[in-house]
Amino acid sequence: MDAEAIQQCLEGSGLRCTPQRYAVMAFLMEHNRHPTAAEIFEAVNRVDPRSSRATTYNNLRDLVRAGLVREVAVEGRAARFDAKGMRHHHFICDRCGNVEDIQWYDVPRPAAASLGKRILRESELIFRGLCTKCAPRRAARKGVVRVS
Amino acid sequence: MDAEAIQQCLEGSGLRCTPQRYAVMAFLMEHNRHPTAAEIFEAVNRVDPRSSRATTYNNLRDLVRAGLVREVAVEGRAARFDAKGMRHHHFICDRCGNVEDIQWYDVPRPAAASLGKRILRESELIFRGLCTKCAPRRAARKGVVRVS
DNA sequence: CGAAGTTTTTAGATTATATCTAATATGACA
DNA sequence: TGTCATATTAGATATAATCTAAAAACTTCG
Repeated sequence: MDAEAIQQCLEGSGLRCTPQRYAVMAFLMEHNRHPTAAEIFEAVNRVDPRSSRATTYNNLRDLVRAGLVREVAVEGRAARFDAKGMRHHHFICDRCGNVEDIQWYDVPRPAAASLGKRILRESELIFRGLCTKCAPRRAARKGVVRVS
Repeated sequence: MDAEAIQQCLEGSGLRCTPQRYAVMAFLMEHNRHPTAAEIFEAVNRVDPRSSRATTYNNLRDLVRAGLVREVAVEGRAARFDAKGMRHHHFICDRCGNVEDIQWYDVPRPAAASLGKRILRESELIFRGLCTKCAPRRAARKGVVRVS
């Protein structure tokens, strides 16, 4: 990934391109594995420049606010983060909590009547089940059902 | 809501109908306002029988496992809970975090190729933006954009 | 019934995740 | 360079959820 591109991406959103912020953004753009804040913090700190935990969280919050990064809340687990590149949906594994990308396809908006006076910013389609790694160990077990 | 119906609903899913568990389920069925665990705990404890925090969480976990209740993770906030009645989608307010129901409509499944060997259990459509209460205070402000 | 096993509840401790604080450092720019 | 806004930091704090170990409530079955 091109360093200039990342810099422009940050500055184009009104964010100063500090070393710590750059490191977070670069990590997210280079890995599409939806890391947690703790994983990002750790990864960034394996190389210079170092970053504190607060800074990592601050920068993630700023990047999410700027619309460059998406936060995915997962029940009972730490949130995952995801550089917004190509549009995609998400698959969340019931067992390991990992978040994976599913190729984008268009989803119809709800009827105006059911939105009422709400202001719609975005819609998000989430699939749940067992990921490729977890499916083999669980597929035969009671309680896991294939669903249309 | 009929007490017998709730009892049957629990027992039909292999859960004993204890007073504390009943209270949690009854509260969720009577209010469709997607409370947090803390709100459920508080509500249940305003009347007898009392329930401890651990029991509230245990029962919520059991109800979710049994498929009677849905847990909705919200970024940066406590999870919300929702008795599964009629199928519906969710709208989550960016500002206040409240979760509201959106009338159900069918969403196409992803192509088999993009699911690969994953086992799909369910899919969930989430809308984000500003709820009816929050929209008026924010609609004119910078950063909030209507989107198709 | 009553013994024995199982499930549930409980208070409080603990863990996990995220945010806050206030002091310091950095960068922007007149 | 001086001034001001923004960013970073270590560590404290807050919040959400889970764990622990013991007691209580049920179930089963002799």
